[in-house]
Amino acid sequence: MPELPDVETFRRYFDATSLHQRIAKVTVYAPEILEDVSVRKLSRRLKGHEFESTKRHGKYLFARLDEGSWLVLHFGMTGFLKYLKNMDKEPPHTRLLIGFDNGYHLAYDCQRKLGVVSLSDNETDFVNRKRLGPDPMRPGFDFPDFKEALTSTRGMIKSALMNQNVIAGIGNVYSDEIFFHAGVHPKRPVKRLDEETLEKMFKKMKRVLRTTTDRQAQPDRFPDSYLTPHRRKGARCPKCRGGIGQLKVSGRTAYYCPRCQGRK
DNA sequence: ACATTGACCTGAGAGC
DNA sequence: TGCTCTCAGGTCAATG
Repeated sequence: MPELPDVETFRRYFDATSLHQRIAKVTVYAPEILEDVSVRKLSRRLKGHEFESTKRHGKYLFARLDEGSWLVLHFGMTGFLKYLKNMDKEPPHTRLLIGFDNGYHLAYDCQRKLGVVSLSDNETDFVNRKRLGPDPMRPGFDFPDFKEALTSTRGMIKSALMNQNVIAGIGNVYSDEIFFHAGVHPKRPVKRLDEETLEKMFKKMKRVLRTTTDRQAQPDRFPDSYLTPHRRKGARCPKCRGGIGQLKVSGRTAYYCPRCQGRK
C-alpha cells in the first residue's frame, strides 16, 4: 500500500536506476491509468529525452525531464517500479514501460489500476491543483505546522491524518503505526487531543516515517516494537501481549491495541 | 462547507 | 476440487 515511506523508497530506486539515460521507447499497456495526458503526448514528451532529477510530495513521485516537464507517478495501493535488463522479467501487471538507450527498461506495475500516471509542466502547480497538504518529511515541517493542519479539521483523528488535503503521505497502515506509538485511539476526536498528545503524535510520526523509510518500507525489517507486522486478526500486541483489535474508521480497517491505546 | 460513505479496480483467500 | 463471496485501500464523487 504505497504510502510516504514506500514512495520515497521508489524515488530512491528511480534515482539509482533511471536518471541520465536517453529514453528510446514508451509503451502504455493500460491507457486508463493516464490522467490529463494522451498516450501520444506522453510518448512525444518522453522519447529522445532523459530524466534528470526526482521529487516526492506525499504519495506522488515526480521525475523531471531535461526538457522541463515532469512525469507524475502515483501508485494506488498495488503499484511499484522495477528496472529490468531482460523483458522476460517484466512484472505481470506492467501498465507503463519506459525503454532506455542502454536496452534496460523501467516498468510501472499496478495490479489494481488505482494508480495514476500524468504529466505536468510544474510540480508545484500539480500539488496545488490536487490540493495536497504539506509533506510531513519536508525539512522545516514542524510542530506548529502539524498542529495547524490537524486542528483545522473535525471528526476522528484517523480520518484527519489520512486526509491528503490535511497532510500528504500517510495512509491506513502508517496512521495505525503512528497511533500505536503515540498511544492514541484511532477514533479519538481531533478536538479532544490536548497539546501534549498532539506533540507526542508529531514526534512519533516523524520517527515512524524516518525509521520505516530507512528500512525500505519493508515490514519484515521493522523493529520488533512495531505494529505493522502484527496488523492482522488474532495477533498480539508487541508491547503488552494483549490481543490486537480491529475496527472501521471512515470505511477502512484500523488495527490497534485496546489496552495501549485508551478510548476517548 | 465540511465530514462521511460508496464506487472503482483486481486477485487472494475464506467458506461451502 | 471448484465455485462464489468478501476484502484489501487510495482517491474522488455523491451523500449526509
